Amino acid sequence: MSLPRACTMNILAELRSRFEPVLTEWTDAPSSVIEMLKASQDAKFGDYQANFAMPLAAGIPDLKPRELASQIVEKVDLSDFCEPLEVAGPGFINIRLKQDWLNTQTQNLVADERLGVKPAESPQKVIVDFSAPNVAKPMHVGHLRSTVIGDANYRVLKFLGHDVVGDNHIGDWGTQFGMIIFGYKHFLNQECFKQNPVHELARLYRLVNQLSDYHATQTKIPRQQAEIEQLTDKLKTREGSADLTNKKIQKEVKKLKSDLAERKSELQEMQEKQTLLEQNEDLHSKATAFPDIARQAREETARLHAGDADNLELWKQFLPQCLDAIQTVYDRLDIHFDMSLGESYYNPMLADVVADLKERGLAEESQGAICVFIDGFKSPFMIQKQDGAFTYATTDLATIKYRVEELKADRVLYVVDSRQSEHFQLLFATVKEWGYADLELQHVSFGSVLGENKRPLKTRAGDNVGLESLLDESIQRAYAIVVENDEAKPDGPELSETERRQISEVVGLGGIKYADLKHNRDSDYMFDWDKMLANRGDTATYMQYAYARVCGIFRKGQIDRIALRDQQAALSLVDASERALALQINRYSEILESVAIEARPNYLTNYLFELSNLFSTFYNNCPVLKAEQEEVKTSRLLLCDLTARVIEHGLSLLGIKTCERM
RNA sequence: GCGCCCGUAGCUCAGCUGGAUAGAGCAACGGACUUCUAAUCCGUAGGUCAGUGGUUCGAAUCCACUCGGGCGUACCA
Repeated sequence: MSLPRACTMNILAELRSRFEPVLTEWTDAPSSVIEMLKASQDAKFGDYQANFAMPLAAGIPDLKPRELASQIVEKVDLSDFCEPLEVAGPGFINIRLKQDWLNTQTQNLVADERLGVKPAESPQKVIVDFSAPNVAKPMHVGHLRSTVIGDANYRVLKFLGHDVVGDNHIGDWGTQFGMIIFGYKHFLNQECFKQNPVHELARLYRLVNQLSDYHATQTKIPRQQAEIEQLTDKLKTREGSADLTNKKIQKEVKKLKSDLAERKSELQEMQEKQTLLEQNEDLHSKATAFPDIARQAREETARLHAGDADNLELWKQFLPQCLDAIQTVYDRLDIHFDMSLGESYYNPMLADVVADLKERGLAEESQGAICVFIDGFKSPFMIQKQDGAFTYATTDLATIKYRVEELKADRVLYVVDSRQSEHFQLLFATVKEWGYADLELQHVSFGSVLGENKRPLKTRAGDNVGLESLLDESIQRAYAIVVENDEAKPDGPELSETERRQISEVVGLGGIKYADLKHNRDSDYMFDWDKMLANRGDTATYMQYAYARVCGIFRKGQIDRIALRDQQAALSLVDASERALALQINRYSEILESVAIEARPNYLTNYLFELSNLFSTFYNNCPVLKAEQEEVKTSRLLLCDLTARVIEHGLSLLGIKTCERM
């Protein structure tokens, strides 16, 4: 279907562009205050409100904010689409859209396949760097946020008309590969490898990691014990001799106590871990046989990087298999990349990067390593280690160079854990000095996924929760809900087994993604199955259900949606719930703009939840098929159609699917 | 030690970068199904926005300090 492009507008943008020139009479920089024109928080203050009269008046002697607001109101002509403007309170300007205009505007959306969203006027080349798993380790819940948030931002930017490249910067060259190679050479189970190579490689990685960890902990324990003794002594002297009424001392004692408790619990944890391994005869004998396993694994990595034929051969053999395994997860999640240039791709460029930075005097030697020191930062940005190996900092720099020079990037989004924020600050600062000052770099950081204990989500054994098993469980739980709901329908079950399975998948995967996206990405959030798949509340299911209800109306009424749109029938918003719904639909483009600027998909989830809620209210208040007059029925059908389109489209930008019936 | 982030209803979280009486969702209580799907809607109750001070017409939001929590901090990525 191809619809003609109708005359639609971004209302907020339009209002701002009408006000902005008028404001020049009172300020040199109207653009700095124009953002104070925004959607009203409360419908009683109109549809939009402008708050800039107050700050503007503050800079002008003898001018009261209310007076200034009145003067602005006189100068701005919005009579073509707004009711007369009102000045309220200390100087707010309240804006209400004309009913007729809103009718027409909404009607225009019917014929607009982009739902009122105009492509960007100056499209950028944007690289979205997201997901970035390590090939050595199976994907776990920690990869969920980067993947899902990255994908949503990717889709939104693309829809807004930017030239977007989704790049999966896979960890395929790091230390973990040395571990696999070492494991392969010493602990391989041929049979398992034949049957499921990726599984066996993952086991080898875990094994080598575990053994290295064992020895590292072994040396750490005496140190920890010594520290505990030291702290205990210090605490004794403080508590004994000093003046305990002194606030400073009190504070110190408190700190010592909490430190001590922390160290002790750490020690206990270490000891338990060691005992656990020692109880396993197989593991223990392996650990004894390879006391220097960590160094040996590092050497395998070094050999790989140096081009050792055997290791390179192994790497070439493992990599495609690992990538295939990762790909199956992406397929399930419906995530796509335009390119997957892993760390290994940049390997040949790293030496030049270091040489270049040294030549420009940006990098210098320090304690045997090559570092960039940035003003205001204590930690160095290390680009080459003592042993000559490059770091991920080097790779990141090479990647930026490549993205600017080869891909012609204007903007790069790094969808990466907030714990790496210092790394990105250093990276961005270095890049700026390196000469890529025009490049827009943004660390799209996000918090952790927590379990019920408010600690990062782990299995009971303390391992990371595998991503695949997480998806499986979600779909399984969704299935139970789908079945239960279908069985409870007034006229008996409606869905076939196949449909039930399909719906479970859409609901289960949607639930996981939505739960992740609805939170402000900066904050940690608590993973909770029940909330995620709940029938009610702010969940993907709620929106999917609203969508399915609209589909139900069209199915029952045997109405062809395309034909309905082509009728070009009049849309008339009478009931308050119709008006509120239509206004929300008209705001779609505003929301997407804000998502794109701040890379915050939660603005969109929030919008869609409100939209679905407004629809449900409308649905309860306004009969559609049973409307008394034919024009009312048609008008409401148009509104239903638009609602469903926005929900479906909005969810699709979040990577979430919908079903015709549930 | 230094740096970054956080503290909002019983619980989980929003709060659009300084605006009007701080909002949702759960949970609680009360209403609405001979009805286009009740996986719904409507209503009630629930707050010292951790604390103190400051900036101004106006602060959950900005600044300083205090208390409490998380994370990072030279050869892992």
